[in-house]
Amino acid sequence: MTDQPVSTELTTRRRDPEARPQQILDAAFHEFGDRGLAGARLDDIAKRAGVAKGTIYLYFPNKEALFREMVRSTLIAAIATAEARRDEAGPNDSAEALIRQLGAGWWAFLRTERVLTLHRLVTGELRQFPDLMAFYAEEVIARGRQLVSGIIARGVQRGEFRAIDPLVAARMYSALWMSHATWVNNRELHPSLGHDAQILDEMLDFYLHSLRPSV
Amino acid sequence: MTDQPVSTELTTRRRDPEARPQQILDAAFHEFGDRGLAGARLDDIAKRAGVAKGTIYLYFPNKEALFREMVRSTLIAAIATAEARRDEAGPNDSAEALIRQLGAGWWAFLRTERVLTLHRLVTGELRQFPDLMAFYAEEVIARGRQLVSGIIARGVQRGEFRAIDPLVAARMYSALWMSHATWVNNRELHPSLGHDAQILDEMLDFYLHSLRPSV
Amino acid sequence: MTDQPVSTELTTRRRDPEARPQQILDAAFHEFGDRGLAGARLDDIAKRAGVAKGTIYLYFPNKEALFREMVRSTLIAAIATAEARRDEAGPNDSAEALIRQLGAGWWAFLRTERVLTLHRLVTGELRQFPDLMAFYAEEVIARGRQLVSGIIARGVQRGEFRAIDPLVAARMYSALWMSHATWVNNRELHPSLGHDAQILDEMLDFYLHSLRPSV
Amino acid sequence: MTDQPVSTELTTRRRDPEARPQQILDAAFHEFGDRGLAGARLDDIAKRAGVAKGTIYLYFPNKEALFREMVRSTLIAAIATAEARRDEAGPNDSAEALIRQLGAGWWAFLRTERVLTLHRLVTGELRQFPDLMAFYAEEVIARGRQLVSGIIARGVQRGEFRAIDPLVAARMYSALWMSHATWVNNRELHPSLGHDAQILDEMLDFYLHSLRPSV
DNA sequence: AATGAATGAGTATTCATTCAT
DNA sequence: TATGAATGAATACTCATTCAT
Repeated sequence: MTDQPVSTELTTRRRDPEARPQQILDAAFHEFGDRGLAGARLDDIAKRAGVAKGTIYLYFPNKEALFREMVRSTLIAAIATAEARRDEAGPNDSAEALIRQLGAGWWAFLRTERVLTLHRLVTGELRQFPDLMAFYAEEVIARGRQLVSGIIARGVQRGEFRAIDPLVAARMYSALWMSHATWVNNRELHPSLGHDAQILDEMLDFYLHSLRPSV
Repeated sequence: MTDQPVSTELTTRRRDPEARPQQILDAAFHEFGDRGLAGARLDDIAKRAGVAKGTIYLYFPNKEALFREMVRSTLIAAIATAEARRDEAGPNDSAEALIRQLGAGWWAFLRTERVLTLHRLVTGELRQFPDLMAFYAEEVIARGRQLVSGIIARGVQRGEFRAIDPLVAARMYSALWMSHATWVNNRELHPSLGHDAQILDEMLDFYLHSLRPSV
Repeated sequence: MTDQPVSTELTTRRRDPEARPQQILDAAFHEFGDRGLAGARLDDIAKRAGVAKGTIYLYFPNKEALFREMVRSTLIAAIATAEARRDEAGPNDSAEALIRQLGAGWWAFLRTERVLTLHRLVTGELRQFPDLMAFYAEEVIARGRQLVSGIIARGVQRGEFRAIDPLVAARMYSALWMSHATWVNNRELHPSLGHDAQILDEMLDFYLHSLRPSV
Repeated sequence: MTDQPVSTELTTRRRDPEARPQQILDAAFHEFGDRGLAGARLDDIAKRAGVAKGTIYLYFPNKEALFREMVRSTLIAAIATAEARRDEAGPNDSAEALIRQLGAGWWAFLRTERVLTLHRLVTGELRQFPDLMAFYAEEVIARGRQLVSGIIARGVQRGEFRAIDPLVAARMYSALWMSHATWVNNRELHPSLGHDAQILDEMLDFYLHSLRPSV
C-alpha cells in the first residue's frame, strides 16, 4: 500500500523462484496453442517466459514432457473452474432454470481463450498421446456430461422434460455448446453468427424446445 | 495382345505420369492427417506414395504448397460428393422426410475418413492459412448450411415446423452432426455412445422435436 | 530460293544434328561463365542450348567433362583467332609499328566476351584442373609471349629498342594489356578509365617509352 | 600460476566465445578461397574452424552472409595493412626513391596468401555481389591508385618524371604489380619467371624507364 | 538420337538438447 | 539455480545423373 520497494517485478530473474514452472507452462500454452506440438519452438517458449532456454530443462525433461504437463495443468485448471461453477446452482430451482444457469456458465467458460486453445490441441494433437486423451475424456467430458445429465434426469422425473435418455440429452448439449464456442472463435468463417448473448439465447431456445413435453 | 510385357508395372519410372500428382496428394493426405503440417516428413510422404523424395518437387514447389494443394483438392472432392447427394432428395417429400434423408446422408458423409481428417486439419492448422480458411468457409460451411436452411424454410412455410430462423436451425444441425461425427471417430473418449445407426436416430429425434410446433 | 519449306529453323530438334555438341558448348560457355563450375546448372545449360537435359549426356559423360571440353574448345578457338592475327603483320615494318599493330589487335581480342570469360574462369576455377592449366599455359601464354618477344628481340637487334630481355618485355606487355582488358570489362569499378581507343594509346605510349633507348 | 587447469583447452565449449566469429571467418576464407562460394561446404568450414556446423549459424544467418562478411573483413584487414605501409615513406625522398620503396612494399603485400585469394575471389565471384564490388573498388583500388598517383604527380612537378597523367601512370603500375603477383602464385604456368626479387627489379626498371624524361 | 520424368546422394538450415560457467 | 553458447541429428530442398519411352 505504502511505497513498495523498487519492484523486484522489473527483473524476471530471481523473482519468485517457485513460480518458474508455471511461468514456463503459461508460455508453453501460448506457443503450443499457436503452432502445435511440432511447430512450437523451445526458444520462443523460453523467450516468452522470460527465461533462458536451458532453464526449461531444469523443470521438464524434454519438449514432449513439457507439452504433456502443459496440457495436464491447463486441463486441471479448467476442471477446477468448471467445478466451482457447479455449486453455484440452487438445488430448488426448476430444471429449466438450472439448464439456463448452467448454459450461461458454460457459454462463458467455453469461449475462454484457455478452453478454446485446449480444445484445438485436443482435436489436433492429442491422438498421439492416448493417456492424455483418456485423462481428458474422463475428467472433462464425462464429468461435464454427468453434471448436465443429472439436471435432465431430475427434469424428466419432475415431468418438466419429456422422456429422454439424460445421457443422450447431455451429449446434445455438449454438441451445441462446444460447436458454437469454436465458431464464435472463428467469426470470419461464420459471418452469419449474431452476438454472443444472442447465440446463447438461440441455443437455449432450441435446446429447451426439444426437451419440453409435446403436450 | 499376346506377349505384352508384364514388367511395366514393376518400376515407377514412366508408369502413368499423369497419376503422379494424385498419388502424392493421397500420400500427403495421410501423413499430414496423422502428424500435421510440421510433423509430417516429406520422406514419409514420398515413401507412402511410392516415389522418390525429389519427385515430389517435380509437382509441388515446397512442403507448404503441397499441404495447401492437398487441402484444396480434398476439399473439392468432398464438396463434389456432398453436391451429388443434394440432388437425390425428392422435392415433393415433407420437410421432415427431407431432413431425415439429408441427415442420413450427412451422417454417412461426415464419418468418412476423408472428411474427419479434413475437419481435424481445419481446426488444427488452418489458422495459418487464411485463404484456405476462407475457401473452406465459403465452399463448405456456407454451402452446407444453405442446403439445410432451405429445407427448414420450406417446413416453416408449410407449417410443418415452428417459426424459427432457418439459418439458426441449420447451425444447430451442423453442431449436432459434426460433433457426433468427431466423437464416434474417438469412441475411446466417448464410451457411452451407442452404435452409429442409433446415434443418427437420437440426433434426428432430438432435432425434429425441437422444430415441431408446440401445438 | 523459291518457297523454302516452313523453316526447319523453327524447331530445335533435328536441326543439323552435328551441330548439337557445339550448341551445348556455347550454352555451357555462358552458364559456366556467369556462375562458375559449381554454380551453373545443367538444366539451365540445356534450356539455353534448346535441348533436353538428357541430350547433354549423349555428348558429354558428366558435368566436369562438359566444363573441361568447353574450356578446351573455347581456348582452341581463341588461339586460332589470335594465330590468324599473327600473319597479318608485314615483316618489313619497324618493330614499333609491329608493336602498335599487334597491340591494337590484342586490345580488340582481349576485350572479346569470349576471352574475358575465359580469363575469369582461368583465374577462378582452373586451379582444380591442372592439366587444363598446363594446356592454357603452353598454348596461350607461352605462344603469345613468343610472338611479342620475337618482335622485341628484332627491335633490340636493330637498335630501335634499348637492351632489354625480350621475354621480360613481353611479360610487361601481357601485364598491361590483360589487366586493362579486365578493367574495361568492369568499368563500374574503374570510373577513371577513358574510352577504349584512348586506353590503347595510353598503353602504347607507356610501353614504347620504356623500350626506347634513353639516348 | 601454479596449478592452472590445463584442460580448459580441450573442449571448444565456452572456450573464448568472442574468438568464435573470427575463427569461423578464417576457416571460411580458406574454404571459399579454394572452392568458391558455391563449391565450399559449410561442413568443411565448420570442421576447419573446429566447431560444429550449427555454431556457424549462431554468428552468421546463412552461407551467403558468411561469404560476404568474410570478404568484407578480409578486405578491411588488407586495407589496414596497406594503410600502415603508406606512412613509412619519408616525404623528402626523391619520387623515384618513393616509387622503389612503395614498389617493394606492394610487391610483398600483393604476394600475400590473403591478398592473392582475395583477388581470385574478386575476379571470380564478386560479380554476384555488386555492393561488395563497390566497396572493393572504392576502398582498395581507388585508394591504392591515389597513393601512387600522388607520388607520380610530385615527380612530374619536380621534373624527375616526364609529363604523364599521374592517374594513367598509376594504372600502369597496378597492372604490372598485380599481374606479376598473380603469376608468381602460379609459377607452373609461367616457368620463365625469375625469383621474386629479380621480378621486382624488372618491374621497377621497366616502370621507371617509361617515366623518365627522354632527355 | 532425343526426351524429360524419376532418382537419390548431397547440402544448407533448424532446433531440441547438453554442459561449462 | 540459471544461463546461453555449442552441439549434431533431423529434415527440406537441389541438382547431377539415369533410363523407359
